[in-house]
Amino acid sequence: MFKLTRKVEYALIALRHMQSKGSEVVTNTKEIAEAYDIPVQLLAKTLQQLAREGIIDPVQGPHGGYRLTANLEDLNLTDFIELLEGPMGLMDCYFDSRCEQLRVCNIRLPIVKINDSIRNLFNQMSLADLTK
Amino acid sequence: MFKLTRKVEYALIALRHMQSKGSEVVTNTKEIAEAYDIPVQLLAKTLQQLAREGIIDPVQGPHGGYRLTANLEDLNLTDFIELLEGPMGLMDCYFDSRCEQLRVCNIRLPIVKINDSIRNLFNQMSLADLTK
DNA sequence: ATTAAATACGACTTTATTAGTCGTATTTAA
DNA sequence: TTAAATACGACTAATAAAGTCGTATTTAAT
Ligand code: SF4
Ligand code: SF4
Repeated sequence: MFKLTRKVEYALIALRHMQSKGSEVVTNTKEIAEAYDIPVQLLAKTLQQLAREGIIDPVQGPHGGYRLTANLEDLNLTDFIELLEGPMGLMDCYFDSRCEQLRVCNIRLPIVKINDSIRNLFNQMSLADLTK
Repeated sequence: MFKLTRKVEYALIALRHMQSKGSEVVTNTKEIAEAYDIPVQLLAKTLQQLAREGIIDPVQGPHGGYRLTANLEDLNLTDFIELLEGPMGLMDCYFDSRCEQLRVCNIRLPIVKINDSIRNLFNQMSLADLTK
């Protein structure tokens, strides 16, 4: 429980790798996958998702790959995670009201507070903090 | 991703319920299960686990149930979660060194920092904060 | 034009985790 | 003796995460 998904980790690894090479350089999936022992197909899908979200820019054809476009200073960890994985919350009722216990739940408020603290923590944190 | 398990939630709900009734009162599983729409058998197992851990005290036989014994001021959320679910960490390498990427991982340190912040946050928080 | 190296993308399968159920034994108040 | 409760492990079901496959498209180089 309570783990970042591999997808998020792989995405961060890739972004950090690309950032260290500068934003003009084109890096291809295979290079990253081999450098970090990540299943290529899975990384490929993940990078495609990052490209759809406008964080990296695809370059097709031979010598293609991706170029880092987003300013990682401006992207916080909450947004990044939700971009890749959808809504993030400690408890179902944060993003889905179908919890059976909702009407009678006696711990919701304290849990909401903890959840807010974590989201806040993640909001303060730019991707640049993680990749520099 | 990133959710508290139902087991943890049910345990907190039960503890809060018991706390509100005072620590001398014996409360049985069925009462709690019905009040909060929790599957009885599942709650039963969870309360048995809390009893084994010494947080509540079992009273067997008819009119039996559990009595709250631990001082919830003294129990923090990290310990509580780990008591029920085992080691808690944002990433595998926090409690298991078999991650394939470990040797080459370029994001481990920043992730460790975030993980520490969260554990720290949870350490500051006593169960009493959540149940009062 | 052809080839080959790359991205694009959805469907699928596998594995892991979480959630919930069942059966049976034990304890004990009435 | 009965019935209401806990004790506990094995099992099953549901959900989520991780990984794979097949096929199409783009484009630089020859
Ligand atoms: S309502 Fe209570 S039990 Fe349901 S998800 Fe929210 S906190 Fe958890
Ligand atoms: S942070 Fe790096 S080393 Fe740790 S689990 Fe994630 S990928 Fe593995």
